[in-house]
Amino acid sequence: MFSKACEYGIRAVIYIAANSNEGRRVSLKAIAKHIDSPEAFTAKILQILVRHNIINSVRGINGGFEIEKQNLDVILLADIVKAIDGDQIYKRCGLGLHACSEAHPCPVHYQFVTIKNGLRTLLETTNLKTLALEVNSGLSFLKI
Amino acid sequence: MFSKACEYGIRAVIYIAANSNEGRRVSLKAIAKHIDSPEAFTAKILQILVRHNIINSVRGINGGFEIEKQNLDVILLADIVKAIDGDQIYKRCGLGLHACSEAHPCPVHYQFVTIKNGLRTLLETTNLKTLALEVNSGLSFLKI
DNA sequence: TTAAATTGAGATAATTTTATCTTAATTAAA
DNA sequence: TTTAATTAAGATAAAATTATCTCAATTTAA
Repeated sequence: MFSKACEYGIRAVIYIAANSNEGRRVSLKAIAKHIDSPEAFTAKILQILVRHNIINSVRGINGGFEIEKQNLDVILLADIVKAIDGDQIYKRCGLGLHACSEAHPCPVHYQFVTIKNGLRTLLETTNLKTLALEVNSGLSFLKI
Repeated sequence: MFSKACEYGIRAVIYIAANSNEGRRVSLKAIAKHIDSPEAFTAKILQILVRHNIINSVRGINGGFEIEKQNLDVILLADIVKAIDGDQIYKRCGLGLHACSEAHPCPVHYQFVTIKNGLRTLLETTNLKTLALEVNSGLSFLKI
């Protein structure tokens, strides 16, 4: 579904969001530990997310990553996926045709439109605040 | 969604099915041409499908690939996907957790269950006969 | 002002996936 | 029986993804 980079990215952002909601900035080391991801690779993914203005970074002692609290219910899962994997998950033909469309459909075009629309709706209607609260209340988990 | 190997595999099998339904055996060369795939790589994928008894192969002059006509409505898209990509598409956690479950869910577990069940149902209810007829009547396409 | 702790960025390495090449085995036709 | 056309299989190569390493830049605290 998503690349590993994107999976790590989503988990990292949710972890940052969960902590930002409590007013805490978190370090790369803490992120990698709590989402169980390779630290150096996670650093690269966080750099992408910073460049896309999805998270903020602060260098130096007591530095780390954070998200402005007022943005938590504005940032969507779709933003993270788009930053890391692009929009191929919505646009790419399920069977890999380059120009699949209603006018020139692959054999599963219409069925996949339904699946992909469901995924798109999910990603475009789920915000970080909701996910952060779930994690903070122990209802969902970011590792194991 | 699927690997490229799986995309080529599905398209190849539908092409073989469309021809088998008309009593024609087709060569690797013809398959690769009509589904627009790299020939040597397609050969490797077809070997996997032969080993899984999804398609039959015949060597030598006038050799090629075919599917017994009476099997066309028995073979499902799910069979092809499982042979090439395994069942990770159903089983793997959307965020990459190793042991994601209702008892220990990732933050998008329930939403992804819905998406993945939709995909599973689609793959498990679509047979080759249906797809072959659509292609043969010009309603859907296997390349471009 | 210096040192320590942090992120940023670019280079490099390892792994996986995609793709090709070469040779063997098989089949049918000439 | 020989030759040509085909698939099978294993080795190899290329490309993409995943992962690490090194050093620079920044920030804060001592």
